[in-house]
Amino acid sequence: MSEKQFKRTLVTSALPYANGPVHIGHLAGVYVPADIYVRYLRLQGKPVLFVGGSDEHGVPVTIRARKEGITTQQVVDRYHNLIKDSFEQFGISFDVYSRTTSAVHHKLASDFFRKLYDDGKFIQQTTEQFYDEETKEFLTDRNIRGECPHCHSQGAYGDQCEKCGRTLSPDELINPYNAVNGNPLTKRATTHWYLPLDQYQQWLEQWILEEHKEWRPNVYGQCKSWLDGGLRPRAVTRDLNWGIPVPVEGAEGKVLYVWFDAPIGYISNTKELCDAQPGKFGKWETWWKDESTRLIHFIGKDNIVFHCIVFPSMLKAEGSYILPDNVPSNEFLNLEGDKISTSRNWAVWLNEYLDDFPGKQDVLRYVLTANAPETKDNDFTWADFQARNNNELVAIYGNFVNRALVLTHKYFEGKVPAQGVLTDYDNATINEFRDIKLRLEQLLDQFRFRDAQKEAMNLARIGNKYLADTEPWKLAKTDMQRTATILNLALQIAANLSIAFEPFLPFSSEKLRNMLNLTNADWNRLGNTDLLAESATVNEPSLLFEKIDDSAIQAQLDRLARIKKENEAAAWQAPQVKAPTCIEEFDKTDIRVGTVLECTKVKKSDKLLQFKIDDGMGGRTILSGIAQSYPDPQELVGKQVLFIANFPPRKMMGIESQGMILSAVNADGKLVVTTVSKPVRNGVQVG
RNA sequence: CGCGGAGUAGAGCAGUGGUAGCUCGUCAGGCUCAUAACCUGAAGGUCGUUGGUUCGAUCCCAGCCUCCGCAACCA
Repeated sequence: MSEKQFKRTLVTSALPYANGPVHIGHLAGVYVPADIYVRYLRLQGKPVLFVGGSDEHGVPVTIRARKEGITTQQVVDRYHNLIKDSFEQFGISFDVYSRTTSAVHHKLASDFFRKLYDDGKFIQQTTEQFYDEETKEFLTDRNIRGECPHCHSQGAYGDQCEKCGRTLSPDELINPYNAVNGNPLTKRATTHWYLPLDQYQQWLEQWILEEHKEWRPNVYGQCKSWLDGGLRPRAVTRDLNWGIPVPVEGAEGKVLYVWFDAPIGYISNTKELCDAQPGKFGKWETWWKDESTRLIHFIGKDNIVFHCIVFPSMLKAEGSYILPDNVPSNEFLNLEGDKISTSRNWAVWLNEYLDDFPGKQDVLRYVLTANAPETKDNDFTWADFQARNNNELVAIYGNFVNRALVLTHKYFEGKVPAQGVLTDYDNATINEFRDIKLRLEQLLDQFRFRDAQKEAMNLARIGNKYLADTEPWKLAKTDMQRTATILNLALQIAANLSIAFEPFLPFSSEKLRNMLNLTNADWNRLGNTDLLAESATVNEPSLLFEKIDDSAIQAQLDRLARIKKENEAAAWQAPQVKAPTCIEEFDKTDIRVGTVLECTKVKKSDKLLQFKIDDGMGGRTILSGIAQSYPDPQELVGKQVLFIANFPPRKMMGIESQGMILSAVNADGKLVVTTVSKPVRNGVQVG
């Protein structure tokens, strides 16, 4: 925590790239923690603004558009809308969610660049870069391929050879070509502007290494490593036709580098909101230029350098902006043991989740927070998702609420009974959660969302234990006054739960408040036992969470298994050609054609099929280990197949095989029997 | 050997220079108001590996191995 006194908080979450939907990795890394934090601050009544938006510039969207034969604008429109809708449904409570193709952003980013340009904050440099004469474009390192100068393998990338692992520069490649279309490349001079980060080195060292030692170890460590290595000027423009034009004479065909314009999007989106509703949100400058505003960036670990070094340097260069007070960055979330990948479709997509699990936003929010990668990469598994829902949300939280309400209806006609006289045990139980507000605040202020949520869940455990120990269903037979006290306290705990979980599980908290007839969550009363007035009515309980059964989980696992298989097939490459041979060698093998007369599974064998072949020479029996590729052997009957006729007989499972049927091994490992393209006479030779 | 983060019970994760913790799972018992839910107890770990500092290391230091990021459509 900073010592400074702040009057308001501006929270940003990394701008998702408008090149695909949002997945659980994005959510766990950035949007769920940011949303929890923002909801928490709002509950405390603190002024806060939560800013998000789509990042719509850069090369990948243009490549995607070309691949799909639509315009780049159509690509970003599609994904911006999809992402925006998903966030809304999922309850990510942005005050504004805009986009970097907005007019406001183009002007603001352009002005920002121009100010730095006019103030002489950039270095201008002309270099020779590879150019494709046909498509009239300069290429990024990664889109240039050629022969590796070290190991001479083909297809090395402009920045690295994957065969020998060496780092390269495009200039070293032999016969470089365009990775997208294979065109040969020439060199052309091009001019770009650079932000001289080295000039900010000393200032950054003081600002981060001395004044922000409280940043998370992964953030601090990464910054330190960059600073220790010495910063170098970084290009802020690119040769590209998609993006924000460089607002300088003679810079036609150049745009701002996506990493320069994207973080400015935080500012533009704030401006867009404030300009539209000045009465509600005030001036945008208050959020960005007033020292009493606390700026927090929520990001993933791959974004640390840009948010801690590059963007602050830009802001510092401009001169009138505040700097981030903290940059809580998470590590990565894996999916079922493999890293999440958009290109390999290895992800749980938010829009698909919302379709597959309607009304279960809070379940995913809970699981992603309970297993948030706050200190290291963590793993998301569907089994864990199901277990946390069934064993924690349903069994602990939902069940406790249900017990308290059912008992209240059973014994007190749905009215909150009188609290009466508290026993020592009651007071001991109350003491266990009296300071829950303080504990939650301490954890949330330190961005320890996983522990904070655990603290909230602990309250439900306290409630269950309280009911188990006091046994009101027994006392109801003898002592209604005591029963009243117990149920009053149980209901107060339920009311506390609705407040404690509000930042984490907003949908369920609202549902619970509706059951309890509470109008709003008052954070300041968290920990008290007078949230529900005596005689107030509570509604008939409905289930707060429902069990998720195995079939729903299995459907997700099946989907992932299918994707994995598709990926493996797509990654398949033809095996290396064997050592040279010659016609004489080949000629020794006698390959013939024969018709399958019978084809049956060999008993007690997993793999063997027994063939009866008409070989034009009186027939023969051949065994072939392809049963797992042909679950229905009958489909082969009547087909003409190729077989080797001069192998020595060989006994398998007690049956003699007189030859070998030729099969192709498919990419998925399945065997496919070879056949002829026109009918031929049985027994003819192949060669 | 580029740099940073990480490697802890069956699984997922906390944590600290002094007898190793949480949740789930497993096993046993209790309860029966409750969504076969709840409560109590137990078993289960040479804290990646090798060496060093220390009276004492899971923690500090050094080397090594593995995974991830910086770095390619990815938070």
